[in-house]
Amino acid sequence: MSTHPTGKPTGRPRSAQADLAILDATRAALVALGWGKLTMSDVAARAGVAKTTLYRRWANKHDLVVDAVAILFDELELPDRGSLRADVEGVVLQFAALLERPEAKTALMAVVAESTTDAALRLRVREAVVNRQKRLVVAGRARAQRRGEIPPDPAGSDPAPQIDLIFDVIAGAVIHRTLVTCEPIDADWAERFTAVLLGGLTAPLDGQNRAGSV
Amino acid sequence: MSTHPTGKPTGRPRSAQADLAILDATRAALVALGWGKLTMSDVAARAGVAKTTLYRRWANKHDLVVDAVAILFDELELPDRGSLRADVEGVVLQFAALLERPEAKTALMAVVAESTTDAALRLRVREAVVNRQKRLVVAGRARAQRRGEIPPDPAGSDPAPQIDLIFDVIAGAVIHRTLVTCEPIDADWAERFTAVLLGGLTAPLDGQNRAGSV
Amino acid sequence: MSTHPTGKPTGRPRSAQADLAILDATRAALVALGWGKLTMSDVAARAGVAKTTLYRRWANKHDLVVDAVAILFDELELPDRGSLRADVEGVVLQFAALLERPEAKTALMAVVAESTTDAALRLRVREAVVNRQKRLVVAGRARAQRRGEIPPDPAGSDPAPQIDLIFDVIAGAVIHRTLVTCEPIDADWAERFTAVLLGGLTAPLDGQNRAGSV
Amino acid sequence: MSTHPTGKPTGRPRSAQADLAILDATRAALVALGWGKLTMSDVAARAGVAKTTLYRRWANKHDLVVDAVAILFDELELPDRGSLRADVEGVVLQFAALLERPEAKTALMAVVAESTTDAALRLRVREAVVNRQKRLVVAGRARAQRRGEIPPDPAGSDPAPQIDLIFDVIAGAVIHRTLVTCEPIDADWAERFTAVLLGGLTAPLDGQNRAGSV
DNA sequence: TTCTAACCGAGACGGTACGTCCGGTCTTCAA
DNA sequence: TTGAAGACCGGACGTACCGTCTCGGTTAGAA
Repeated sequence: MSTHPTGKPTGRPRSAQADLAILDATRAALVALGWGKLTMSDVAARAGVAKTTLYRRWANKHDLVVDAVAILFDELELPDRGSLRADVEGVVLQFAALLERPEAKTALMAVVAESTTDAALRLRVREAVVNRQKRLVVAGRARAQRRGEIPPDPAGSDPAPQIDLIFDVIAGAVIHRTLVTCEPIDADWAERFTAVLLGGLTAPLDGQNRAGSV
Repeated sequence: MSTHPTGKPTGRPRSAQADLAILDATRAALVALGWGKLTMSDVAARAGVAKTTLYRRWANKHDLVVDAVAILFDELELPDRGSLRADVEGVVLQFAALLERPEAKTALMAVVAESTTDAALRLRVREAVVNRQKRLVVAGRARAQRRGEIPPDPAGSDPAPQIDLIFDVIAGAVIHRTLVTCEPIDADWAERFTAVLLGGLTAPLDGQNRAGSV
Repeated sequence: MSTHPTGKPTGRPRSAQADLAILDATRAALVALGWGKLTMSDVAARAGVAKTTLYRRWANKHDLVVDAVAILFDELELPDRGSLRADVEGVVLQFAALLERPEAKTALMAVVAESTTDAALRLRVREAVVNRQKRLVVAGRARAQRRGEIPPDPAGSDPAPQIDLIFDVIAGAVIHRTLVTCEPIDADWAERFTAVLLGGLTAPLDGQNRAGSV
Repeated sequence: MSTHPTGKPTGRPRSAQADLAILDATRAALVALGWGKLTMSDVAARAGVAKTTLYRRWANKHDLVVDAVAILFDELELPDRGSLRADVEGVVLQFAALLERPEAKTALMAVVAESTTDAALRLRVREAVVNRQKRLVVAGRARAQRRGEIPPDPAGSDPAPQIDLIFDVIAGAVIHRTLVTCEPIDADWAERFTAVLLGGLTAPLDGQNRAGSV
């Protein structure tokens, strides 16, 4: 988030328009140049703004980019498609579509890469981007439990670790497929992935298990 | 791989010693500085080599780092632990241990990030790092089929898509957990992940399923 | 001269202090290192300035050095010593003393050398260094004419060619002696040179002609 | 001069053809590129020779260029034109024509410039280029004395200083005019220069003095 | 004829300076 | 106080050249 001044505001107020213009310009620059070629001067020029204005709001390139792309990830949602299997397939395809967008893919990997050696950035990425999406797992899981598709949480147990695990499996698989293996995710892949996630490797991969309703 | 000249060799041949010194120096610099602070000059100095000698072999930082870390990933292996479950847990922990090494984690993410906007690098990463590790999935799967833990491939079907899928799930989950969520992977996590992978979400998470022998 | 921006000034103005520090540092570096070993980085370091700041003002080493040494040549002056002969001897010795200074000799020859293949630099050298010194010839000649030592300009004639000629003879002889032949210029040489200049080769080189008043 | 091995020659002798090809290539490169852009690799390529072959003969760029251009200056000669005045004008025009050749002008200034901070080179330039041309002054002076145009040397006096002086005046004026002032030398300038050299400044510049036979 | 030392072309090598670029800060003026 | 403009410091970039070196291979003259 941009660093707004604390204390009582005096003098000329900051332009909210500038904030939006900068974030838009950042996304545009990410699309056009990718992370490596993106420069603060370029973003400022695209936004019709001085570099000073950027640095008054964000401490550095990484923070700016995190904010610029975080909003993209908040677009993800989990409409009720009637079954856990359909819900998972839906969110996988949604997430994959998001990662096809160049500003999302390049920015996500760039900030993750940088965060491996920058603890503050790591925290920021988790707060602004990663952990917020666990809501999808939480919602889908609750819905499936209501439907009776998966067993309810045992009394007294903490569901958080399991939620984290499922999140890592889904998000990890999608990210790895799209950004590391670099193959597209289509309906077929989503279907096969969901089959494994729900039924496991040891289950026979028959038509019933793969495409049928649970 | 470093760009060696083609055609018949004439003139002084390149020093193989320099190649090794450079790759070693690159890994050392990654450990000491991380990706962001690593500079070609520094690598050259550590290797006792001129900058020219680096650029004669690798066009830029990314290409160099891919080669320098690729060998780390080849260290992964799949000892026979008696069951598919144990084999998966073993490779997960091995992979996680590798990703704890600073030169591996920072380099992997950096090249993946850059590869989102650099097709040539993308290809290079896949060849030198990613695809080579599918051998682990192939081996583990064949072993499990011999043991009867998973059904054999149906006649006439192509196992490649399924291998790719499993690879994306395992590698993706481990990478996401360690580098995106940024939580450590311990024996417990490996156990729980393996349970999901083998049995699926819909299976009851009882003691038998979780820790028992298959 | 340093390349100052035209148009209406906006943004932070250039530091005049930096200009001076750079020119001083350049002269110091010339003394310490000579032309060949002088580097832009070194000059920047001596001036306590970033390299960018140098290149913002001067496009290259040669332009910078021209400005740095031009001021040295403006130190030359022509005090009235009572006779044309004494005036010439005086300016010769002054010029010779200047060319003994390492920053002057090495810089002068270097920029002249470069100017043989660089028209822009050639123009710059002439404006900033060479042509400015013709004032000495103009002044000395006028003074001698007032004294009646040399005939006045014929009516309607242009004195410029003759001034140029005398300038080339005096400056050329001093430069050639000090920098090409590489012999020192002492009072005796100045006396003998002046005798030739004023009386010509065909005049008998007797004591009267050599040292006496005209 | 190229550094030929001393001691008894054994093994394959050096190619004399290579020597000539290198010197020719050096002059060609000087014409095409000037001193600043001339590189040893380029010279080697032009000569169809390896860099090693250059460095086996000359220790560095400057030494090579001195040898390459020294021969040009030996082309100067002093045909008897019947009078001291005509002889001087002739040699001035000859020298000026030589300095119009780009390889001569750029090389001369470059080696002189470098010699201001390199004693060994300074010596070499004097031997190979500068002092050799004093023969012209010696010859012209003797001829003029035989003709009775200038007084003979007083018995017991050393003519060397006067020869040096005249040489500095003539060569200096021509070099300064062509390379520093950067104006062409034509017949008119040569005539006016000779008038000053022979008659001095104090002589009235009448037609008789200027253009008449002595 | 065979040996052999010195030659040759090619090109990699260590080293160093170049001129450019960018990140992030500061300084000016105007709103 | 904000904002636009742009100069500032610091430092890495990738290139170019110098002069050295190490290859494989050639070429006289000596044995």
